[in-house]
Amino acid sequence: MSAGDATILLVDDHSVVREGYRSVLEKQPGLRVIAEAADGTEAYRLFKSEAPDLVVMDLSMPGIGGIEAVRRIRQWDKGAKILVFTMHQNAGFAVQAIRAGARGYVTKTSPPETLVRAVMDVLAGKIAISPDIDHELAMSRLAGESSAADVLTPREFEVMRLLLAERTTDEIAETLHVSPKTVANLHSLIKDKLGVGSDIELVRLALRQGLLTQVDLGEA
Amino acid sequence: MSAGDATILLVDDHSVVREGYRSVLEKQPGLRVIAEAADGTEAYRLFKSEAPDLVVMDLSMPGIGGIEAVRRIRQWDKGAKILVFTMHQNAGFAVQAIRAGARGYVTKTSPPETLVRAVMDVLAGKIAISPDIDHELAMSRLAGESSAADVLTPREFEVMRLLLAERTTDEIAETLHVSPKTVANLHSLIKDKLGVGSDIELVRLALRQGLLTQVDLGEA
DNA sequence: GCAATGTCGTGAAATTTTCCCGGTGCTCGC
DNA sequence: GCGAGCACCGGGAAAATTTCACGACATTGC
Repeated sequence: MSAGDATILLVDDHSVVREGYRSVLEKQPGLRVIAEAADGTEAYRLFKSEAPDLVVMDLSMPGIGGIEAVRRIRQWDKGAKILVFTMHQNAGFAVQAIRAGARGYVTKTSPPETLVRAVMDVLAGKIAISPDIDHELAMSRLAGESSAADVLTPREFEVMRLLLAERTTDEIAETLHVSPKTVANLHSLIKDKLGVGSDIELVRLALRQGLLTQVDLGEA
Repeated sequence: MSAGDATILLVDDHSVVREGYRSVLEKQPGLRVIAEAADGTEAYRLFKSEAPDLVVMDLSMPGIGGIEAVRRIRQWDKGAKILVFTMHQNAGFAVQAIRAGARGYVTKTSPPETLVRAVMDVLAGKIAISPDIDHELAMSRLAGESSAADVLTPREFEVMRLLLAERTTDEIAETLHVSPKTVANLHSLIKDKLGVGSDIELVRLALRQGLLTQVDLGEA
């Protein structure tokens, strides 16, 4: 490996998965993995100290998640090249990641070649999206499913968040310093705007759009 | 590698992850990965043709999931040794996996040594549960959280399934050939038995207990 | 037999959801 | 400045739902 190798920081909370990245990427000449992180905070710290050419980052991680880590790193270095590599084959997550500043989004179901190709593309300054996500994005556009984050006002979004966080209407009213009646009205309005008929559908929509991850659901 | 090596079948829908397994396991003398599968169906087929000493299996996969794959393999070979290796740090999944016939349950957050250790233990005929899951199981016992599958009658469970499947009360009444009123009653009774106050909590409980996986929630 | 339990349904009360309304305050364009 | 539009707050009343109490029936186990 020459001094001109591109340096990479791997971020994933599963050590065995990092091992897989490393194995795939290091077979590729010109790439060198110089550090690994197991969560968002560590990733941010290592990015600052190691200044890698590229970050390959998972999304679902304990503590601050991948999206937030992307945001922080980009805030620190506007030019940071971050490739999100995740299991979520889901347009919602991809949109969030790209908006947060990621330069690529590849799903873990993709063959190794796709990952390598995406790494090269991002290093070359291009945006890399894996074909399955391209398709998901196209579909979600066609289906015209309203994105909760877009159609909802900040207040509505906040109420939805609390609703999904398993709070009762009264608790939410309390924390927001408004009457329970207002919360109930908002609740109803949210479902209307999102086009869902029940709370169950609401949760599922939130899950689909990546507003809620399975791990948020309180493990024990 | 001698002819006496233990043979292993890897099952995971993420190729990069399989690469990681392989890298970790093959560093260990006495182990040999002889096949890989990307979904449950393929796993079953390869188990029959390759007859590996051990299967290392992920749970969340397209098509028939890991739990069902475990069940089928064990049905075909009562002595099959299957180690579940998954991201779900969740007592509910572990209980399901073990009941389906898995001989071990290790989370992907575990360090590589834990995986290797578990592989050895299962090969030696022991049951291997990673420490974090041990703890989860203990906690869920202590919390006395009612397991939906246990406290609900078959009928109630069925209604819950349909409820979570995004069906309206009326649709469910239709498919079950009972009055909508009965479904509403059951719905109420289910929430009562499970000790949840809202549908949102119900969905979250189901998610926690692995009755519903994120992928069930309809990607796009 | 008979007690226990699951299943299905009714009816009526209690609660919640929904819809419509008015009022405030803000920003934007003219 | 000034109206238009929108986010935001909440009241009132109708509509829908949830909940609770109750009865009936079949099945199971002792």
